[in-house]
This record gives sequence, C-alpha cells and structure tokens, in this order.
Amino acid sequence: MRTENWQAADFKMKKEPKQVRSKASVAAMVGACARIMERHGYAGLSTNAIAEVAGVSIGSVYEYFPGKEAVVARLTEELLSETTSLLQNRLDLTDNRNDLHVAMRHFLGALYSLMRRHRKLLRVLVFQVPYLHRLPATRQLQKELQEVLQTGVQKTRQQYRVNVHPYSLYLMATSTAGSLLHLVLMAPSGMDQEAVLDILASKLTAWLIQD
Amino acid sequence: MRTENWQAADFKMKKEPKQVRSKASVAAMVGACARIMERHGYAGLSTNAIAEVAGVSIGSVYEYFPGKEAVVARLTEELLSETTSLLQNRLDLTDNRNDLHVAMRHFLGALYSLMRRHRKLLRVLVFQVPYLHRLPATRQLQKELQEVLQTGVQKTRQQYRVNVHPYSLYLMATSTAGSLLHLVLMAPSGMDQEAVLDILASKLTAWLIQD
DNA sequence: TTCTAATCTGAGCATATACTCGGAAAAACT
DNA sequence: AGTTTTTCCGAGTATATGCTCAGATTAGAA
Repeated sequence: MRTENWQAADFKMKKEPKQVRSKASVAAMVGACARIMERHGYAGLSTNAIAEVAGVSIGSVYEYFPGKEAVVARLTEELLSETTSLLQNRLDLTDNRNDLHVAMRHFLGALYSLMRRHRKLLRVLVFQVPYLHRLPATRQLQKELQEVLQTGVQKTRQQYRVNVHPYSLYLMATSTAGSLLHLVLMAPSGMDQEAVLDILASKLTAWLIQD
Repeated sequence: MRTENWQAADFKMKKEPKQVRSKASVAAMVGACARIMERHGYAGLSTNAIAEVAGVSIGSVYEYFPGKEAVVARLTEELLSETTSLLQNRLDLTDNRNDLHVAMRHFLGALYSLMRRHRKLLRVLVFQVPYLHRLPATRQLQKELQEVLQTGVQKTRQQYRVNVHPYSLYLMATSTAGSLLHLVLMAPSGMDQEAVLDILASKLTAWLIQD
C-alpha cells in the first residue's frame, strides 16, 4: 500500500546484453516470464521465480532488469513486433484484391490466428497486467493499427466511393478488437469461430460501404 | 508461486452480518475495498489495507471474509445489481417506443453514463482482477445482458421483420461492449463522446435491420 | 440483572517478495 | 600472460502480506 511501484515503474532495461552468453540469459529470463504468466498468472510472477525458471541466479536478473515490470515490457515488445510485421504483410496482400469482403476476411483471419496462438499469454497481459496500456510497445501497436486501417480504407475508397467519418473508423476498430478478443479469450464452446469471422467480415464490409 | 490462491479462491462470505453494527462494518470494508482499488489498483489491495481504511481491525475482516477475493466479489455483486436493474428499466422504457434508432440510442446512453460514473473502479476490475470473469456476479450479468438483447430484438422483430442469426447477435453484443469499454476507459481526449454514441446507435440499428 | 451469542480487537507468527552486495568466474582485449 | 570488462552467483536483509487466536466488548434474550 505504500510504494505502488507499478504506478511509476521503470520499463527500460538497465543495460543491453553484449556477449552471446548474456543474450541467452536474457532470452531465458523473458521466456521464463512468459511461461510463468501463462501458468500462474501475473500474480505468480516474481523476480525470484523468473530466475529459478530461467535457470539463472536472482542477481543476474537485476543485472539487466530493474524489476519484473521491465521483463514484461520486453516480452510485450517481442510479441507485438511479431504482430505489426504480420499486419504489414497482410495489408500488402490485400492490395491486389478487388473484393473488399474477401480482403477483410483474410485480414481478420490472420489476426485471429495470431491471437489464438498466444491466447494464454494474451489473456494474462490484457486482463491482469495493470500497466499494459502504458507500455511503449502497446502504444506503438495502437498507432500502427490505426494507420493500417486508415490507409486500407483510403485505398478502397476510390473503388467503392467510401468516405468514412473519423468516429466511424474509431468505432470499427474498437468494436472489431472487442469481438476478436472475446472470441479468442471468452467465447462459449461449441461455436463455429470461422463462421463468426465470416459474419464479422460481412458486417464490417457493409458498415464500410453504406457509410 | 507456490499457492496461487486466486486460482481456487473462495468468493463466498464466511457468514452474513446479522446486527446493524456488523452490517455497517461489512459495508465499510466493501467501501474501503472500492476506494483502495480506485486509488492504488488491485496490487495495492490487501486485507490489512482494507481493515485500516475501513476503520476496523484485521480480525474483523476475517470474521466475515475468507480473503480479499471475497470482498472484491461482494463489491462486484453490488455494482452489477445496480447495472441489471438499470438495464431492466431501460428495456421497459423502450417497449413503448416505435423508433428503433431512438430506443437503441437511449439504451447505449444509459449504459454509457453508468459505466462512466464508475470508470475508475471499472478499469481496475476489468484490467487487473484476474478472476473477474469467474465471479458469479459477472456470469449472471452476461446472462441477463444476453436475455435483454434477445427479448429486445424479438419485440422489434414484428415491427421491422428482423430475423437475427445467433452469431450476429453475439457479435453485436461483444462489439458494443468493446466500443463502450474503450470509449469510457481509453478514448483519446478531445472526442465528442455523445456524437460517437449517435454513430454507434446508427450502425447497430442498420446492422439489425439489414440482417 | 444474568446469560448467551455476536462482534471486535491487535499483537504476533509464518511466509513471500524485492532487492543488495561482495566477490568469483568467464570472456575479450593487449 | 596480464589486464580489463562483462557476466554470474546466492546468501542475506528489509519489508509486506496473509492469517490466527485468546480474550475483551457489545447487543439481544430470558
């Protein structure tokens, strides 16, 4: 109750590992961080646990990270860099397509499968890490996602005479995010998730066209 | 790392307070729980802190609650009972209206203002409490929300010849929730939130009609 | 008033977690 | 080989948190 460290937590590493040995150690720590969060949640994450699972001593952890928050930040960075690269690839693919609905469906599918692959970690990051939205990586992802959407819409505007209000774009983004997150993390069993994606793509396309 | 108490946490109270004095004590504990979470996040919540802020001794806390998780559960119950009653009221109101768009807008507005009133607490509950979705109150709210939507749609079906696919209804619910949550908790400043609600209502209405 | 049940108290124990520090070991450099 | 830099170690300290328990206090019943 006194400190509330995460309020002013330091997300930067103390120093970058320079030798191969230390790079491996840091990688092990980040990997351990992921495994612990997947299995025991953020409440089960401690610097001592990271050291133990990573197979290094507690002193080594503090050699590179000021605390567990920085390890989580590093992990998030690595995860989101994978995401942005995928987004860029998919956007390039949709360039050559004429059918807006098909393009939208492919985009959603790619995002969905990526989220599904990391669903355990994603659940903990989203629903348990108090400072997730203050992480530099998260802010950057939001920016890039918005740009991708914007340029994607602009490219189709000429073909479909689409003219989207900024608020409408905002709502498309947030509602899509909400649906995908719920689908991946909380959907009731027995749901044909691919079919859901089909419908979502249809609705988004309709939304876009008749704006 | 050993115990992971929240995985099998006990959300039930040890016993109900019977006298006025103890009812007041329990109310103070729940209120303290809310204040602490608002100011210091879930990480700042401890049974000792609850006792201190509530002005009771630590022993009294454990007289009624097995742990802080149960206090959070109780707080959530009280919060969500307010929500469900509001939902029911608004649904009754929309019964007499003919315009689907206006009804939808009122519904969204009521939900929005309620969420906004509790935004600090809501942020912590959603983004920090690991077991929120396993709380009985949460599950019940989801059920009731779904029923409200279902019956609401059924009532308008005759007027508008609406026939909604279950998955479509699911997507409407999750995307609306996502948008509202983002709007209340994470919207960029300088946004005309009422205008956003207008657009959201329009889109949802269109979605419903041309299904 | 007397008795019983309900309620409250807070010192205190056990454990967990964050983080330090003096020094050993390994790698890179000259 | 000698020197410097980097990396690693882990016992140890300070603090926080969960939770108990024996007994004091208060409310209601007889």
